[in-house]
Amino acid sequence: MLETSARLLRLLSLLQAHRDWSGPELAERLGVTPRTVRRDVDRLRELGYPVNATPGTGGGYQLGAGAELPPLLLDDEEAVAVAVGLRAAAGQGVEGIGESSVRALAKLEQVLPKRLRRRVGALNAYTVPMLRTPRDRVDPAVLTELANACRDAERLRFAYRDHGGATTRRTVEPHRLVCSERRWYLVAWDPDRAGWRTFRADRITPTPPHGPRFTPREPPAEDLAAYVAKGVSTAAYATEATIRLHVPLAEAAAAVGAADGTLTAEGERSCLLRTGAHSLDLMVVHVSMIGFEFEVLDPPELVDRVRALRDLLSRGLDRSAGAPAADS
Amino acid sequence: MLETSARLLRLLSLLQAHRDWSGPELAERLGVTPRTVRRDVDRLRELGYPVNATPGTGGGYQLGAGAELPPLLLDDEEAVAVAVGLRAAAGQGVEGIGESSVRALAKLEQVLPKRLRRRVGALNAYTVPMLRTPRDRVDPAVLTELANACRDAERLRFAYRDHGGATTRRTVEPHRLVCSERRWYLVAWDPDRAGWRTFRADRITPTPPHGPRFTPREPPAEDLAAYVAKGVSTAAYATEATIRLHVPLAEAAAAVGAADGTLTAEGERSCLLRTGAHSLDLMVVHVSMIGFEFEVLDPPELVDRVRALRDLLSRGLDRSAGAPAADS
DNA sequence: CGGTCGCGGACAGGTCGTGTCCGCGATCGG
DNA sequence: CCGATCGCGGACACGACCTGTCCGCGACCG
Repeated sequence: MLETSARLLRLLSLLQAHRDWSGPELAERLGVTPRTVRRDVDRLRELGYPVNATPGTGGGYQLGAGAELPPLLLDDEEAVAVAVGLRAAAGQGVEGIGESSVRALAKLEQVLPKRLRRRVGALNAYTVPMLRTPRDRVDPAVLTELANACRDAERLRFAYRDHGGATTRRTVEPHRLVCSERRWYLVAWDPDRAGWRTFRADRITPTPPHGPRFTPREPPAEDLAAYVAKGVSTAAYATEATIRLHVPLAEAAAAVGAADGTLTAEGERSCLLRTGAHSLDLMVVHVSMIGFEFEVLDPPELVDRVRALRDLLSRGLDRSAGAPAADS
Repeated sequence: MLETSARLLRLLSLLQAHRDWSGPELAERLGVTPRTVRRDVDRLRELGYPVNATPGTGGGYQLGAGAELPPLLLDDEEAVAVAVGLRAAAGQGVEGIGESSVRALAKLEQVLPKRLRRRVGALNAYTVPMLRTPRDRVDPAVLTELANACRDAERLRFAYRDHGGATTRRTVEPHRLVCSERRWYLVAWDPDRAGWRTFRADRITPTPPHGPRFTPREPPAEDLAAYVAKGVSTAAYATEATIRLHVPLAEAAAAVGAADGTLTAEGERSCLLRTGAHSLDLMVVHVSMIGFEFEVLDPPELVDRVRALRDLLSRGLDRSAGAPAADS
C-alpha cells in the first residue's frame, strides 16, 4: 500500500510542523477516518517514533523525542537554513563536529532541489566567514566533494597547490576528511607514490571526472585525527598563551566561551585566560570588541602581534579625516 | 503493511548514506528479493523522490535531487552537527534565514533524543559567538521556545527586562519572531494593554508553564519585518560608513564578503567599502585580522571607535611584559 | 560474446489495511 | 455532577496490495 506509506510520511510531517493536532483534524488532513489515524499513529510508535497523546477535550497528538531521530521533513526555507548553517559550521572548521557537518551537508546537497540550491549559494555570502584569511578559507563545495569521494570510495583527481605555490596534479584514493586546528585535511593513499599523504583541503582543486571505485585499505592509524595532528606538526604556533583580563571572572566568562580557553580567577577584579595559540586571533578580537582591559603575559610573539595591530590602527587613524592622532 | 513502510524508510536512509548501491546489495540489506527492491525503488519514485539507476556491470541506484526535499535521515553525529549549525546561525541573527533557522531548530529539538541533546549543549559552547556582546546575546533555547509558542499559538508568560533594567511580568499572545539588524524581536499582542508590542528576545526570560491556546488575530502589518524595523527605530546608528582600503579590489572582495557592504574600485591599488553601520564592528575586525591598510572616510564616530580600540591595545601593550612601547 | 545488472509483465497466495460499529476511560467545562 | 469531546482498542468483512517466483528484454563492461 503505497498510499499508506505516503500517509505515514505526511503524518510525520504534520506532527513536526505543529505541536498539537487532534485526531479528527489529522483525519481530515489525511483524507481518512479517525480510526485509521489512530492506526497510523500506532504504526509510527511501532517504528520507534513516540507519539504522545492527551485525552479529553482539547486533547491531541504530539511527536516526542524517542530513542532515535525520526526522518526530518523540512520545508523549503528550513532546508535552506540548514544548508547555510552547515556550510558556515563546516567552513569554520569547528573541532568535534566539523566532519559530521560536512557529511550532513553532503547528504543534504545531494537531494536538494535546484531552486533551493540557488538560494543557498546566494545566502552563503552572508554567512560571516570570520577568522579566516582568504588564503586558507575552504570552499564548502570542495569539502562536500571530498567527503563524497571518501564515502563512495571513488578515486579522486585534483590539482594541489604546493606549499611553495607550485601546483601538481594528483590522483589518489581518498579515505577521510579530518578537521584539526581549524583546518581541513584529506587523508588519502597515493598509488603513484605508494604511500599515505595528508593534503590541506584549502589547497585542493578537484577536477570533476571522478575515477573508478577502489577498495579501501587499512588506514595508517586508528585515530586519524591524532595522526593528522602529528603529521602536520603545527610547530610554528604550538604554544599556549596567557592573558590577564582586568575584569571579574564572571564577566569574562560570559564573553569568552568555553572553546577559547580556560579562565581562572585572580583576585576580585581580574582573571587569567589560558588559551590555545590557534585561538589567539579570536582572543584579540574578543578583547577588542568587548573592551576588556588586558595584559599579555606569556608568548612574546603575541605582544608583537598586538603591537602590529595597534600600529595598523594608528596608521589608519593618521590617514583618516581630521584625526588629531592624540595618543591615550 | 508496516514492514513495507519501514523498509521504504530504510531504503531512503541507505540511499542517502551512500551514493551508489547495487540492487542485490540493497536486497540483502533489506532482507527481501531484488524484485521487491525494484518495486520499492518504483514506490520512491512515485512518491516524488527521483532515484537514478545505471544498468550494466557496476551499475546501481542513487538518489537524485527532485522537486521536493525527501525526508532527511540523519545519523546521530549528523543530527548534532545540524543542531549546532542551526544554533550558531540563529544566534548570529543572519538576516534572511534567521527565522527559518529557528523554525528548523525547533522542529529538530522537539524530536532530538536526549542523549544527543546533551552533546549539542556541550558543543554549543564551541560555536563562536562572535560579534555579540554578552548583553545582547540570545539563548537559542529561548528562541526556540518563543518560536514554538508562535507556531502553536500558545499564550506565553515571561519576565521582560525593561530598557532601564526593571523587569515586568507579561502574558502575551505571541505571533512572530522577526530578525532585524542582527537582533531578534518578538511581535505579540498584549491583551492586558490591548495592543501590539515588540519585545527584544534577548530581554525575555520565559516562565515555562505555557498558557492556553488562542486564536491568532490579524497581524499589525503585512510585512512584519518592516513593521519591526520601523518600530525599533534603529536611530542611534543608522548611518552608513565609508572606508578606503589600500588594497586592490579583488583582494578586498575575497576577504570582505557580500554581507558586509559594497566595494567599488578606486584606482589600481585601493578601493572603497560602503557598509551598513551595524557591520562596522565586523569591518574593524576584518581590517585588523587581515591587515589591510585602511582609512576611515565617513562617520567621525567610527574614527573615535578605532581610536578607542587603538588606545585599548596601547594600554594593554604598556602593561605587557617587556613592551618597549615603541610607536610605529 | 557472456556475465551482470536494471526493468517490468504475469501469476498465485495470503497478508494487511480500511471503514464501520461499538464500548471504555480520561479530561474539561458548565 | 453530568455531558461533550477525545483518545483507545476490539471485532468483523471486504478487498486491495504486497511478495516471491519465473520469465524475457535491453544495456553495459571486459
